[in-house]
Amino acid sequence: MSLREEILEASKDILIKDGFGKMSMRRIARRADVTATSIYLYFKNKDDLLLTLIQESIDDLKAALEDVIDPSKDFIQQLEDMARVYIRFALNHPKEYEIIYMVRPEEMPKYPREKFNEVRSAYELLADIIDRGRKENLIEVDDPLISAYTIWAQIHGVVSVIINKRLDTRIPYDKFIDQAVDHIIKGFIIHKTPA
Amino acid sequence: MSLREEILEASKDILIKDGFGKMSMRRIARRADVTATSIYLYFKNKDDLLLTLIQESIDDLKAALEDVIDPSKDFIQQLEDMARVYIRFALNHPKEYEIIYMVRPEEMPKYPREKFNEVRSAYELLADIIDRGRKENLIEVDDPLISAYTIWAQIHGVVSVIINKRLDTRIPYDKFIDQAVDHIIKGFIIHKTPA
DNA sequence: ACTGTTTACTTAACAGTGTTAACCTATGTT
DNA sequence: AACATAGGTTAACACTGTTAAGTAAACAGT
Repeated sequence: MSLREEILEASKDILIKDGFGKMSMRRIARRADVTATSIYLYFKNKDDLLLTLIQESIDDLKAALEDVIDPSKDFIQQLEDMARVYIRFALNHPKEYEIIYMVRPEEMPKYPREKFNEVRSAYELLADIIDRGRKENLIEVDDPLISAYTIWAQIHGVVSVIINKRLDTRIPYDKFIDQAVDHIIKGFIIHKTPA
Repeated sequence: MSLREEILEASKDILIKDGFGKMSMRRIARRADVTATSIYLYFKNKDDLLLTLIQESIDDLKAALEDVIDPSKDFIQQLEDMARVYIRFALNHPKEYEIIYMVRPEEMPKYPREKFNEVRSAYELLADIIDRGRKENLIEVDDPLISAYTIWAQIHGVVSVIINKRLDTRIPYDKFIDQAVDHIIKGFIIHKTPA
């Protein structure tokens, strides 16, 4: 394993085990058994390292979503599958998911917007499915991209509430998730009422 | 104005103008024209100061929501009003809104969970309205609290996507918001189909 | 075999961070 | 006059991200 990979490994390990706040260059270096300055040989700065980590997480999430795509399936079932895989990924890899949305673009002006736009490719998976539903005349939709973002925003909200532990402790996760997924999908397909 | 208030004022000013990352104790102190250590006379530590700031933002948000409550209004209209006021508050005070959800409970173990639970009182406003809809037999709902959280999570998702600049630049905010609010409310009331 | 260059890394340092202990000084109390 | 308290300060500790300069090994050319 190259040093670059070892640094990434160490960073991820610290992120998951010790949390974002403890993820300092020196601590990463210590775990990778080098000095902190060596990290700068492979990454421009901490933001760069972070962005690489983010990109890896995005790739993982995207792979999980691609895995669940099955054109033979019912359109609505397909939507629900994607929603549930997304939520499951986020809850199973909370730190990886968090890091994707933790870093704020305006606080990293050194980096090109394109990097962030790569996240978008994940939504395009969803937009494609929605477009399929439109072509099959199952739903009425203005713009599949807007719809994809709308759905995704809603799901992200559900996930983020759970991960950030903002949910009332009296509410069980699964019941909350079930109801949310149900609402999100119904709110979306209601636009085309069956004749 | 007491020094405590001046510190809070300076903190908020820095948060809004310079961003969260620049909000250091020494910078706050400089702006409030004292030394950094003086802050510790009024706040236990930085987290405590932050929590106070959060609480103030929550109070503002709650006040905005309470303002829009009008029992004489149509139930669905009432829901939509609340959603839109919530979104407008968040977009008009992005830094204040952000800070509410930025601080992670697990990273502030020094503080009692109760403090975070105070945020909940805002949802209870929503839960009350939902309960009203149930009593008037306009909707069918298992648990008003779960429903309140479900709706709120979805709205939070919409807001957070915009604030964190994660929305595709081709999508106009207002169109996105309109569609999202529409979906969220429809997905919620669909459970009770009119006879 | 002796140079020169590149690669991979380290040491030392700078300016900044949150936080604490110790100190000072003016005010009010007995 | 002696003491206590309130409201600050200075100095320091252990940390942070980051850079400039130095080092030591590997490689290339003559």
